[in-house]
Amino acid sequence: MTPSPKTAPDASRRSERSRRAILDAALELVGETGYQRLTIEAIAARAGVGKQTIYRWWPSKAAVLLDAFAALGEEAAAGETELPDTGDLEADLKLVLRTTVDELNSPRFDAAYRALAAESIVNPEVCAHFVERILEPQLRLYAQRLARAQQAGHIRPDIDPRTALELLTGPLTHRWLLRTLPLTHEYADAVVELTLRGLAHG
Amino acid sequence: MTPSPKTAPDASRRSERSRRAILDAALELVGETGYQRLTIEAIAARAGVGKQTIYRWWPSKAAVLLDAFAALGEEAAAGETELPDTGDLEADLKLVLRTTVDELNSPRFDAAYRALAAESIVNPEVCAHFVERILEPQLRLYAQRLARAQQAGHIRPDIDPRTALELLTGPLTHRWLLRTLPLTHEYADAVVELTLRGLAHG
Amino acid sequence: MTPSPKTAPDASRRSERSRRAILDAALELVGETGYQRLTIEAIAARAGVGKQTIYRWWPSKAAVLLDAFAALGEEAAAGETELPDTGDLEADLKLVLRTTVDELNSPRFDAAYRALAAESIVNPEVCAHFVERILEPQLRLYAQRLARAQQAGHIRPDIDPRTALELLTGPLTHRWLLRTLPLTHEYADAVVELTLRGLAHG
Amino acid sequence: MTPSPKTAPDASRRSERSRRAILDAALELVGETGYQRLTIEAIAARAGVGKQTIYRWWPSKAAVLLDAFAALGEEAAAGETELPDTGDLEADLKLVLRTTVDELNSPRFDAAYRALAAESIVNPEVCAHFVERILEPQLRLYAQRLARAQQAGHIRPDIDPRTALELLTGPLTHRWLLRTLPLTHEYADAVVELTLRGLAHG
DNA sequence: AGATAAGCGAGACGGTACGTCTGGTCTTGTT
DNA sequence: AACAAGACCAGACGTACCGTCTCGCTTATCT
Repeated sequence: MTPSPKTAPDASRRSERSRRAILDAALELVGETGYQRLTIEAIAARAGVGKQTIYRWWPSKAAVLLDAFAALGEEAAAGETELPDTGDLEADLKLVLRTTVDELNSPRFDAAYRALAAESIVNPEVCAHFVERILEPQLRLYAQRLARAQQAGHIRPDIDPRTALELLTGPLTHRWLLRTLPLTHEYADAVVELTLRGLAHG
Repeated sequence: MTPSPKTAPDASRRSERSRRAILDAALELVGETGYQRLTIEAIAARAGVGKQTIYRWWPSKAAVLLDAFAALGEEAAAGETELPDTGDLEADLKLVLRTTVDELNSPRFDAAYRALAAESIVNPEVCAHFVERILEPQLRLYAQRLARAQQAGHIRPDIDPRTALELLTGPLTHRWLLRTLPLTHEYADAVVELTLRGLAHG
Repeated sequence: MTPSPKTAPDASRRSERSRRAILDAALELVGETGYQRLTIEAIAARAGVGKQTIYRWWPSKAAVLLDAFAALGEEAAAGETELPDTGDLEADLKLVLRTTVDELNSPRFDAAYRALAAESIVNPEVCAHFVERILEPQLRLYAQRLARAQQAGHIRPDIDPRTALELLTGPLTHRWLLRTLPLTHEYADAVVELTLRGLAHG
Repeated sequence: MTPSPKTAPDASRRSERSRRAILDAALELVGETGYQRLTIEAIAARAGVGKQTIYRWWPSKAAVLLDAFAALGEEAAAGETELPDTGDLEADLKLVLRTTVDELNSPRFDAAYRALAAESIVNPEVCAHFVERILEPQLRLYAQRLARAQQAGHIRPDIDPRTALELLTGPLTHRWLLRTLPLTHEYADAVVELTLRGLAHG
């Protein structure tokens, strides 16, 4: 059917054992040595795997890390399919942004997250996958909660939920990326408050 | 005072000609081939310079690019020491954010800017220099304008200008980095309006 | 048994094709540019081979050249396992020394031979291999012929064959190395005659 | 008179102090690190001299070493303008060859001597200077003594003194260069005896 | 059950770039 | 003008990884 030039590997025969070992090794190594110094050879060696086994299934080290990070995220967010909705929008958003802050500050996520973000900035293809697999699932939850708040009349009806969402997460991301100032719960609270009520005086 | 193990080079004998050629070559090449494929060897070759002349004066390709980009920025922003202040805060901010949008969309800046951002995410040292040399000078202008608006009573007195600033630039940066949606003047306007007035309904 | 710090490469997987290409390239290049200007990079480039493939199998350019020259010698001296023995010692020795003279004068051997000799003078390790692989096999033939001559009573019984041998080859080598005077068949003959009969008058 | 393209330096202004320091440094370093690792930069640094001062007066590191070694030799052989002539040729030759053996075995001479020999093998230009400045003065003494022996009827009249000389020194050089066997007084004696009387039995 | 063939660990291969070292030239004061 | 100092262009060094390519070996299907 698809007589591709390089005959694609038969996924049904794939070694789950090797797949896991590679993803684990990638996460470990990116935490130990950083993304720049992360090499396919090192991943293969740590995973006890031939290099070809990596090249067979992934196009780049970024792709490996993306899969590894997605697996990590799926474990973490196993049940959380929805944001809390207590009726108090401000409280709910604070809760969630605080959670995001904690996640960004967690060393477990930090290295891999930064690696993927860095790669995404510079590599549109990786960026698309990153947004689709990692970011969107998280942001969708925000968007739903905001939409409900809009229906409930707590948010102006003319506002694009996408934009609203970016007003909330953008500042957090900004501070996380550039490390200008520490990323705290207080900051998250301030962002929620200001964003909801606006900067203007009267 | 000078406890350096490898005696530092004598900056007074430095070849200005080579310095310029290196910075220019770096900018050209990062635009042509992207940051990942940018190599010190290629920069040296393009600049007609020995590799050692680069290694003598810069610790990494990121540092070269940082200098190159800083030089670029200094040319561009030669006279602009202050943001416009027409008294109409919203209009002023829209004007400036639109300018920032144009800059981020300009192909001349894009490649180098992305490269430095990517490196900064992953490399705290480069990040610090990037923020200090490139980002701060720009943000300081925003901060001054916001402070004046605060004095004039257009912005609530209890707001931290730094945070206010991040509310404005964070969303732009977010969209630029992740390429989720196009970065337009309309978006800049919306960010200004919403940030000033808040999302909340009444 | 194998306490090597860097695990040794698997010789059974070695590419014969590359090995030959490297040896050939080394001989060509040493002839063209001389030993001093011979570089590993140039050998690799000429042979169409990665540098690492050379470094994997040889410790230095001298070692490459040694192998190359040994291969050359083995081709040339394929069948010659013994010196001629016509019964006339003087005639036999003249024949062989003339052959040696021709070899030393041949441009095909000259460059590589000189390179190895030069390296050997200065580098005991290379010297040992050079003597063992290249020189000994040749000298052994002389030694055998001289031993037989001794048994036949043509040479004094108290003479060390090793020393006798050096009396014959030493002068040739001397003149070849230092290029003081041309190395001719006549000279070879004179050395044989004088060495056999002595300088002393009566 | 000689409007050479690169105006030749004015030798009358040359710094004797620097010249000596360079020659001394060269000898020291060749003894410490060997010829291969001897670099112009290291000589300049050790001598407390600018690199250009070396390049101004010598064409290559071999030339420096040649001068250094010549200076060394001239000190050593200050008075010895002639070989001993006791009338007993064999005894005289043994004495001289033993002296040569001692010199070749002396660590002070060894490194530099080997370096120059190695360079000479591979570099005809250096070779010519080496022979002319270092070797000839020594060999001339042998040649004179042999000529006198010939006049006195102790050596056959039809023998070329040059060849005779090479019969004596060739074997020593051979053994020294290739380190096949130790270079001893006994060996020197044997070479003299055999060379004078010949290998042939009756 | 034996043959066939794919994925696998291993690692040699042709390459590219690294960051360092040295060669030989040029430049800038100093003596 | 020679000198000490050392920056400069050039390019080889030996190393580290890249992504591709065989090798046997182990499995898993398919005759």
